[in-house]
Amino acid sequence: MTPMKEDYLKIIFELGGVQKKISNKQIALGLGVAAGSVTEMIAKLVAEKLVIHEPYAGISLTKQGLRFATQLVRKHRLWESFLVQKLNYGLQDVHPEAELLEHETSQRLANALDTFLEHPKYCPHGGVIPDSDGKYNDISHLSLADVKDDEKVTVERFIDNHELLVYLSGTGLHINDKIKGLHHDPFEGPIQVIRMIDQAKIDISYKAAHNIFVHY
Amino acid sequence: MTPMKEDYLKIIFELGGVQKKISNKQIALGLGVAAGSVTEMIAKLVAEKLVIHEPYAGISLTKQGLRFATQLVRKHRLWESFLVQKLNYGLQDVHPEAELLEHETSQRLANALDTFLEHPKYCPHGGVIPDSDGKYNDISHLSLADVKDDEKVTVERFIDNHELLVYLSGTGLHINDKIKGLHHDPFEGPIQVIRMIDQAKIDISYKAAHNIFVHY
DNA sequence: ATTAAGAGTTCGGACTGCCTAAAATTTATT
DNA sequence: AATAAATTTTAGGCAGTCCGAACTCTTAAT
Repeated sequence: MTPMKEDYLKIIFELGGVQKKISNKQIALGLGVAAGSVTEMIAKLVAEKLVIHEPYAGISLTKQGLRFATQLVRKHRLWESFLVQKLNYGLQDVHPEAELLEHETSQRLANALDTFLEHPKYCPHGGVIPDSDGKYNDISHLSLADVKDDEKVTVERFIDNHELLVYLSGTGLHINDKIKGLHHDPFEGPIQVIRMIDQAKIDISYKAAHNIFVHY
Repeated sequence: MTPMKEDYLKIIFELGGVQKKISNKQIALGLGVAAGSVTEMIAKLVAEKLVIHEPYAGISLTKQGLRFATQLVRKHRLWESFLVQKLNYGLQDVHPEAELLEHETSQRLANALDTFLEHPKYCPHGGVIPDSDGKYNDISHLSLADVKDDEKVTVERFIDNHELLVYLSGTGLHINDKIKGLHHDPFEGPIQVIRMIDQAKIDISYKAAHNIFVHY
């Protein structure tokens, strides 16, 4: 296993490669490599029985590939939790560090970190941390953009994207805030919400709202 | 900079490449690579002005190469400290984990870790942790093997070697123990010492004694 | 001083993972 | 259904780092 192979498995997982077949292009875009490189690497992962590849149709994870991928997600999110909780990193700064550390993290280290952090369930931007067996409860996929006016919801998760997190740290919206939809501006304009606890009105851009997940 | 280049710089440093010229063979042995690979990599490091190479004579670090090397040692030892202090690793288990993590550790992360650990001066086996400017006070090179009978010394540092540390954890000898030399068996036999605090008699093998450093 | 051993260097070859360009296949449009 | 567009695969190359073998240089021993 190499860091790049791990990255391929992880992105296939993140693109939904557990059920769906993922396209070559999605992977190439996600990793920033050429399409030819993807085909080549996928062939290696097929040989290791980590993915299934139907030429021209798509790629998906085997059970074994899924195991690797969830462990990687676990390591990534444990490191993010560590960086925020213990080293006082800002939400928006943890991703690149975790991206590197996850590849050099043994099972033992992951478990020790998990214990040290007292078995966190969620990473700092709300993603579920799989347990050491790779189990995890999937989460809502209700985006803030789909919340109707006057509905009350709780902020659950942000997509782990630097620009988004920087933007959100400006708005003051946080994970676990209870909010109420107030108003959708037309033409992909901002969405206004009100935070229940302090009645603060917060504007969220249309695009950001699609990357914020909530639950009732 | 790649992990392997970093490993080359670090081992040159550890073999004493700040003053002395280090031989190709020492590096090859230390890293477990072929002699030819060393010559080749050294040529690259020369091109980057990180080492000086006099063909057939030896290799030493430039000022720049030394900076890289000390930062690497700093990261390595900070991780070792973290693993022992926070994650309850045993002394003998930290080296391989730190070996991997050090290469994926940004300056910022090293500093955050240093703060979190409250600026430790020494790593778990007694090595000095260089500060963020790469400064560090060099340590004694008086090995336990050279201590005369009846001299009282303090255990300062163990060489960071798995087998040695496993062996030592069996003997019960620890960093900062104050001990007195008792008896040198002839023919490279064990060295007996007595721990002042509890008068425990401890036998240390001849070879191990050469890898334990003490000060008065 | 010569020679043999040891150490260092050079060279050709391998492997990984990337790229670009060309060819093949699928999908979409007319 | 035919063609155009998009996607995927194939093929040939490049860079990094490794190896082993052959050659060169230094050192130690005769």
